[in-house]
Amino acid sequence: MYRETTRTRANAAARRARIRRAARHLVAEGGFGAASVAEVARRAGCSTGLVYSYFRNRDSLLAAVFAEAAEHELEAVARGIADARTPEECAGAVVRVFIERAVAGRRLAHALLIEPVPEAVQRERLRLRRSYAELIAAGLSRTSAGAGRTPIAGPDAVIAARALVGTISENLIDVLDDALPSPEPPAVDHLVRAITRHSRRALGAP
Amino acid sequence: MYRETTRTRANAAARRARIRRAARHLVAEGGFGAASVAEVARRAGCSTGLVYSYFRNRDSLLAAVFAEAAEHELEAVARGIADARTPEECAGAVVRVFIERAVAGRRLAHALLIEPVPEAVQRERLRLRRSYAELIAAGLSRTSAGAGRTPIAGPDAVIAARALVGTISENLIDVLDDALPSPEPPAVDHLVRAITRHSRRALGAP
DNA sequence: GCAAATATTGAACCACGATTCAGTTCTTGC
DNA sequence: GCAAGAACTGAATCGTGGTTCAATATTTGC
Repeated sequence: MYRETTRTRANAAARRARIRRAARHLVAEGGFGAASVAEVARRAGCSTGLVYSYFRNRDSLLAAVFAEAAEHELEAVARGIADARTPEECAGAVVRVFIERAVAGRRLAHALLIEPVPEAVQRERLRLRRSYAELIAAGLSRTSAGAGRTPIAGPDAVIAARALVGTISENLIDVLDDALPSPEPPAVDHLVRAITRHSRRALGAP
Repeated sequence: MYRETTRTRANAAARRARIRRAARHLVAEGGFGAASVAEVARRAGCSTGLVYSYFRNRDSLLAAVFAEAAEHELEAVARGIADARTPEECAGAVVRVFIERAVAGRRLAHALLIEPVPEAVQRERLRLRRSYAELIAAGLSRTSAGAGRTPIAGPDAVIAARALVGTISENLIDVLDDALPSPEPPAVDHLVRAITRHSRRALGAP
């Protein structure tokens, strides 16, 4: 059977996007483990075989999905720090954006940060973490360059940026644990404040 | 064939230990992925079937290996902070012990911290991270309780402890990346100093 | 010594999901 | 309309290791 009207029938680019989107939704709902080729195909409304016309194999599909989601996250953080004037504002924005997004999309955050994933996806994950470090390091450099602050620059800026990302991620572990109940907004708010305070001091806030 | 002298023949506990040790070595050399049941059996000098007389299945063997290794690491950190007098000494000790051990046993550290692992092992990994947080939080509480310091206690101590662990782990990612060359001692030393400095400030060092 | 109990073997088995591909349906150019 | 080609199907295949278990070796109790 192969029954689709001309309307529904997709051209190559749209079909590829549809498959990717199906996979993305499955990952957002149940992690990479839930995105089997069969399930992706069902969700995309096509056969398993067709998936292989658009992606070399499952790993490369999942890597593409990860990269796409990672891009989203990076953009959100980039927007958050765009108008920061000091390293503290910068750190505060990162903490807020990162944690709010993680809580709003727990499963996706879990998938991006801690779920065990195939090699190819893990490589994307490490790339994402490096990208975070570079993006935030640039923000710290920029905002510390101004009036009367000790400049944060070069390798030390990257270390500070990684420290920030690590601090947040590590403190998110319990928040993202599916075995534990989803945290209440007040608890999340307290976490944001505590981490922000901690990070400000680390950056040498006056 | 089944040929072992009484001398070589192990009693239950010893044989179990032997299998566990074989698995531990394989993990230390090539990560959990290298510890297939067949390989473990070969290394332990027994058949694959026998592994199942001593462990329910592969996952529980690997979980046991992880737990054992984690215990080692925790003890090392515990010894490191045992005689710290201030939160800064405490943090310094954690950074030094953690990073030195990670560099000395890169593959093991990679396996414990970032290699994608089976569910059962991942649970142990999260347990390890919680244990680190509690151990270090206790150290921070104890050393901050003394003369004239703002006390670090309760949930905030745990957040600070997690921040420390996250800061170190995140900055170890490149160090442990097998694709990258193993870092030179001076670079490691610089990393230790930079992270220590950063963490001291975060803890409100005078 | 010998029978019952226990330890061990390793090849066969199985589970599982990714991957393939021969066949079918649709589209396009003429 | 009708080839020729492109898109698509989905059941069959395959690969990989973990897991089982009937057979064999060894030990133990008497």
